[in-house]
This record gives sequence, structure tokens and C-alpha cells, in this order.
Amino acid sequence: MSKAIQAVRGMNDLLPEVVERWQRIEAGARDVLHAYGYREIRLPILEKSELFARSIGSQTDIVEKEMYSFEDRHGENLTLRPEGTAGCVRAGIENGFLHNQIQRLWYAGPMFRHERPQKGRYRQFHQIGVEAFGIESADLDAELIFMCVRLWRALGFDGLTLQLNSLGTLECRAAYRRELVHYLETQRGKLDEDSLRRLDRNPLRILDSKNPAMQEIIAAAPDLFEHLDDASRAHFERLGDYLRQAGVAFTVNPRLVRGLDYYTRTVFEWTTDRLGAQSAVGAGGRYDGLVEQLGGRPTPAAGFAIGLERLAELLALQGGSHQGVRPHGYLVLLGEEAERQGLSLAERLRDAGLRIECNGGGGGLKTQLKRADRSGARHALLLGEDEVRNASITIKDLRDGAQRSIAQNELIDFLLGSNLKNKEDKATADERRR
RNA sequence: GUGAGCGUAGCUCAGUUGGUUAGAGUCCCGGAUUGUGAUUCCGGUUGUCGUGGGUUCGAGUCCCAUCGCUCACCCCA
Repeated sequence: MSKAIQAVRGMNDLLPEVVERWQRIEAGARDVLHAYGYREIRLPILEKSELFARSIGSQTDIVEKEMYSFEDRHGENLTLRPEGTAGCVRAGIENGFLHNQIQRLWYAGPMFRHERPQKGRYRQFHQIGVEAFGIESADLDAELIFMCVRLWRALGFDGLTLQLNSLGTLECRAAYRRELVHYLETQRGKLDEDSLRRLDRNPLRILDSKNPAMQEIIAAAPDLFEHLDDASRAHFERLGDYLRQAGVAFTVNPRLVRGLDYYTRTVFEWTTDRLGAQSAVGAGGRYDGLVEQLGGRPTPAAGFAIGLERLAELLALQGGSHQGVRPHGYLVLLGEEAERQGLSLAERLRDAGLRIECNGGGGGLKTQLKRADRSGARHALLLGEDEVRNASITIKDLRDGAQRSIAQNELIDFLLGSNLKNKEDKATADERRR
């Protein structure tokens, strides 16, 4: 056992039970995305390292210490993507689909960051990313947030809170940053270790410090909001209007800064108090400068990403262990002749659109019924010597134990009818719930 | 990168101040019923006590090292 190879740290196997939960989220997300006219795009997991340095920012934690980078056989420096936006923008420029047009896109897949794993944070994690290009006005920002709200509702989440901030344009943020650094330099003696480290790297993050000793200094720091240019301020107020009009509650958090350099104006973050220290389930913002920064024409853009591991954990927390897809019938085969006929009978049933699990590996009736029970199938379909002799099949309802024998040529109709009835039962039950 | 906690059966865990042959539940298998599951009863298999070293007459238990996992910090989805 000690020689067994383990998975790479921070990279988890998703077992079927968990995957079924993910699929609920993915299906819900797809419906919402389509409801807003977003189209799926599929992008490489591997990109040239320079792409991330140029977009996320070479001074950020992600680029400085969290990337999975390596040289390939030709000495090219490649990186497993730590986030999706950079690759999406790169693809847009490369394929020319950002040129003077509006694009609404989404993608889903794994991201990689070499951090120390903890609850809700893994080295391979999964996001659904949403990006929209070519719309400068705040109605897009609102649309993105509405999509989130709709998804939370579809999944039955409540208690998520929305935090909102504006960072202004790249220019006014840079100006603010200079002023903030200037102020913090005068307070240098009072800064804690973390803040000193951030001072020249990412001074805005100091505003987000949780150290109580820092609060006084932070409170007296220059206010980012007062440095917003008029257009950015108007943009932010407009977004607030849209949200209030739609009844979407939010909190303005002037300290919400985000760890990626490309954000401009709107940034937002959805958080929960149920997942331990890693509380953000989704976050995003506007990045009007990024397309140009990566070599495209100036193009306004905004997007967000949601963390699938965290959503799945939330879903698990609120219970409701939804069973996945179950077979309609489990085919029990007793005796040589039954085994001979069984496989092709199962095929005929599947041709009719039924999900059939066929007993494999022999075994007595007892064993096979046990397997039938565990398969989750509603009915066990018994084919034994008697049934083979008179072309019949015995159907056992595994829920109430009732049993009946019918002709084999009536089996499909029986199962389809019973399956249809189940669906109706479920529909009326759903209706009653509402 | 830093800190803390934990590694005993496939899984969840108990194991007293160091003391004989390391336990329970669950899971799995068989039987009660040679063609009736889930429930019940009876029986059975589960092991490098993470790994390596040390202390001791004796180590799952104490010490050291090492690996792994978990949570938290930093940061983020």
C-alpha cells in the first residue's frame, strides 16, 4: 500500500456522487448563460507564460509565485492557465472576433495555481468564466450581476452577499496608487510586516488588511472614491441604479481591490459565510484596458468567474442529495439460456430509449437482486428458465416488492408506460412544491 | 513560503499510566430461504498501526526524523 501512487497534491478526483452535483450546477449555469445569449468557447489549458505576466500583472502573487510554468521540449516557456480571461482575450484578438463587435462568451474548465491547498482552495480547480466584449456602458455590468443572481436562484442558494467597488480607469488608479504610497511612506514605522511587503508590490491591498493595528492608518488613508474620474463615478452610480431597480442588494466595499492588475472601474465579489476562510464563490469586474494591452484594438470588456468546487460544496451543505441518473430496469439472468438471450434483450430495450443495467458476472438470484437494488433501478426484470420457456419476463417492483409476469413482447410498453407515469408523478410533485 | 492539528481494516473510528494474539461499526462474502433484494438473525475475510530510526525486557502508545493529509495565514474561485 505504501507504494501506491497518490494524486498530485491539491488535485482531486471527483467521484461519481460529487460529479452528479457538479452536473446540476453546470446544467443550471448553461441554462442561465443561454438565457442571456452567451455562447460557449473552448480554450487551451496551456498558454505561453508571457500572456499571464502581461495581463494579470508581473507583480501579482499569481504570477510571482503561483503559476505552474515549465519549458517544453523546444525551450518555450509555457504555463497551465491560472485563470481564464487572459486566454479568452488572446483567442479573441487572434481570431479577430473582437474587432468592432459585441461578443458574449463563456467557458468552463480547470485552472491551476500552485498554492498551499486548504478548504475550498485547490491547485487544480474549476471555473465557469463569462466574458463580454464591446460594451462600455454599465448595463453590461448589471447584466453580469443579474446572471449571477439568476444562477444562485436556480441552484437554491440564498444568503450570498454582493460586494461592489470601482477602481476607476487605469490612469486614475495609477494616480491614486502614487498618492497612497506617498501617504503610507509617511506612516512606514507603523506598518506591519505584510503591509511593508505589499507597499511597493500591491499597495492597494494594504487597504484590505485584517490586522486591527492597521485600521487607524487605513481609515486615514486617501480615499479611492474621491480619486475616481467623473466618467467612472457616473458609471458606478449608473450600475447602482440598475441594481436597485432590479432589487439586487449590494454592499459598496471601497477596500475590494482584487488581485489582478487588469481590472478597471467595476469590480465585484459574491461571498458566503458557510465555506470557511475561502468565502468567495464568484467574482469579476470590468477590464477595459486588457484587450489593447494584449495587442488588440481598444475594446471595453467585463466578465466574472465562479468557482465550481465552492458552489458544489455549498450545494452539498444545503443537503438534498439528488440521486443521479438511475437505470429504468435491472436485468436479472438465471441459467445459461437466459444469459445467452439477455444481452440482446437488453439491447432491444435500450433501442426503445430505456436505461437498462444488465447483470454481469453471473451469480444467484439473491446476489443479482441485491445488485438490482443497489443499482437504483425501479424494476428488476427476471429472466430465468421458466421465463425463457414461455417467452415471458417477471417484473419485480423493487420499491413495494410487487411482482408480476408478462409476455416479453409487452415489456417495452410496460417499462415505457411506467417510466412515463413516474415522470408525471414527479411533475405533479414539483408543482405541489411551488 | 509560515503555523497548528492529525496519520490504526476499503470507509468512519476506539485502543487506559508502555504489557500477552490490535478492536468496534460499516462495507464485502456465505448461510437461515438450492428462484426473491432492501429489513432481521447467524457465521466469515479484512491490518507493513504512514515510513525510517531511537529509548525499553517489551512500543499502536514515549522520543527524533521523514512523508502524507487537513485547517489556518498570505492570496484567491
